[in-house]
Amino acid sequence: MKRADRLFQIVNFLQGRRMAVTAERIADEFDISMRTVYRDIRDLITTGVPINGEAGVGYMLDKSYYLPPMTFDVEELEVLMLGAAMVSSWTDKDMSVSARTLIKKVRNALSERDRETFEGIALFAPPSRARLPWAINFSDLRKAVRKKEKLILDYADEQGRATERTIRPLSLVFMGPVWMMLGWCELRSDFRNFRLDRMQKVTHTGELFEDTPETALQTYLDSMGICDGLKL
Amino acid sequence: MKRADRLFQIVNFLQGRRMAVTAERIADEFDISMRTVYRDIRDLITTGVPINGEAGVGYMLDKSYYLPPMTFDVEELEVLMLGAAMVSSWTDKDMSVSARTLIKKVRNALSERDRETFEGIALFAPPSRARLPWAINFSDLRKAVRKKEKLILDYADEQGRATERTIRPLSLVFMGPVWMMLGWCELRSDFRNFRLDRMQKVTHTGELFEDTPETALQTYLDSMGICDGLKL
DNA sequence: CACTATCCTGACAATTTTTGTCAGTATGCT
DNA sequence: AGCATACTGACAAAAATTGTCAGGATAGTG
Repeated sequence: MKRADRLFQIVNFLQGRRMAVTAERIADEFDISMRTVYRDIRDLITTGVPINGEAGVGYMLDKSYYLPPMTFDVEELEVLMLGAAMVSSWTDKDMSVSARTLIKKVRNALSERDRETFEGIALFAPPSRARLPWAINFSDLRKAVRKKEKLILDYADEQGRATERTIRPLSLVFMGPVWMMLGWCELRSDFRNFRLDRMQKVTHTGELFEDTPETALQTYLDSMGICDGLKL
Repeated sequence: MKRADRLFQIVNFLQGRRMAVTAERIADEFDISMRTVYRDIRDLITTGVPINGEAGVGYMLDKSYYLPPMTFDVEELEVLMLGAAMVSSWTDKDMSVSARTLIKKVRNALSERDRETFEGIALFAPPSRARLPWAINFSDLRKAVRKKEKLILDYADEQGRATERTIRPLSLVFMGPVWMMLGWCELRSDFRNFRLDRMQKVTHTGELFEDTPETALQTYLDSMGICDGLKL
């Protein structure tokens, strides 16, 4: 089991690096010869790990997440499939595509026999009347949450008055058919929820923020008495 | 890579069997000695596969699904997390628990560094006003879809009239804040959608059904012109 | 262009891991 | 008690992995 283990660790070693890594560097790290590194990389690639090698440069791993073998029970796998299907129907094009890829990947990994079990378990028809159109892009918001990038929001409030605010995006909240973004509003110096369907325009500032005790997501959750039940 | 492969196949071999399988049987199947089987099983168990061995009986695998190592990109993993969170908030207690377990399992499989990326991406507050209470159990329906078990439904239609029908549950559909069950209604000999919040009682008949060309999910989808966009 | 840094491959012996054999113990079932 | 089976340790046999060496190929650079 030594080799299988090392393969996993090599991926980990490659993960999250900006610069290419040479075979020599890897050989050094794991105390193996370069020849073995080449063999390991070859095997990783054939099992689907997106490593790119370039002569004269080194190895780069596409930004990806390598999960070790895992066992799920039927419920967990059903959550995965159901969840991906919900996301596919209720977010935007980009995520919908990813959701489908995810479902396909997982389905393909199952045995023939098991695949049927998860046929048609869930199906989703987001009724157009319930789903208000967005002027903005869901994925942009998601990325901003992930990167902790401040956004400038052109927003129409409940009375339809347009405002422009700088916010720190903290989380996305799904309320029935409506998506909201929870953010720290720099104008009001407080937490605010913004409906995605009321956002007119989102401008990326490129400016990143750090969580402070006052502006962190956890603070908001605590203040709302949300401890575990709803928080992810 | 031969061993790692065989380990995976052994799990597959064990999967979906009612009777215990002896080491001898496995040894035979894979052309290896029993000693090796014992070693393989030991290693599988230490990597978390839920195999139970009993002296005098053989091996049994808890009903579970073993996924091989897989790579996901950031979007796919986000779909997984987001989806599980949605399921956790929008279904019932049982699935909610499974969703949390799923999220924990996947998080634990990620490296320290990556774990942070998926912190607080999404958070869900199912507003109680939008979520109508159910008299029945979501998980029961899910299981019936999976098993293809006919159900007897006490249902209140739009005018509030109570009816009792035998249906073949085909799929669960999430429409905004409302869940529906799509089924083939034996009373009307046609497809019908039933809102979960209008179901008064669900009786399990124990009777299983086979899809026929007339009653299959695919037929319904085709008739609705749903081809790919919404189907899972 | 030549040069460097690197990826990549084949062959084969050295090394390490896996496997089989054997001998024995432990445990659940009838 | 007797049987069927899981399980373990020791050690030699077999197989896989690894290192070494001797190349070839290719991207980037002066």
